[in-house]
Amino acid sequence: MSEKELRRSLSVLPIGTVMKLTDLTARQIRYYEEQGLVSPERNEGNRRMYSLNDIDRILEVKDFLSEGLNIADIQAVLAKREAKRKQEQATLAKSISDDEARRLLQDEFLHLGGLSDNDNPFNNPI
DNA sequence: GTTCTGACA
DNA sequence: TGTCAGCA
Repeated sequence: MSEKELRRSLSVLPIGTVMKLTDLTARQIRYYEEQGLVSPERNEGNRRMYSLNDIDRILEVKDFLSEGLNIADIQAVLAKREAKRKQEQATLAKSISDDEARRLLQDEFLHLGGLSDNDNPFNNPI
């Protein structure tokens, strides 16, 4: 996870700030959580703490709602997005392992002997 | 002062 | 959803 993503996922905003940023009431924000649409963390005093990602999601939920979608619809959209996220993550992991395999294969060839760096078939900077 | 849970209209 | 109670 990049540092940028890390910062966006830090839960540092109390519900009062979220109210101002989203123009929603505390009642509505808590209701979204009750419906599993957002999952803010809790601090030592059981106070909800939201991240910038949470803000984005809340604003999105607000939009969906104003467009006529019901809670179930939004839960479905969010679930689908999560599935896609996991799949892309899996794809990324696979490409990394392929890259690693390529590097290992390259090392193997280099150590096979007699192969100069110029003749290295893996050394082509396209 | 702010937020929390539960409850009622 | 708004609002009120009673806490922390």
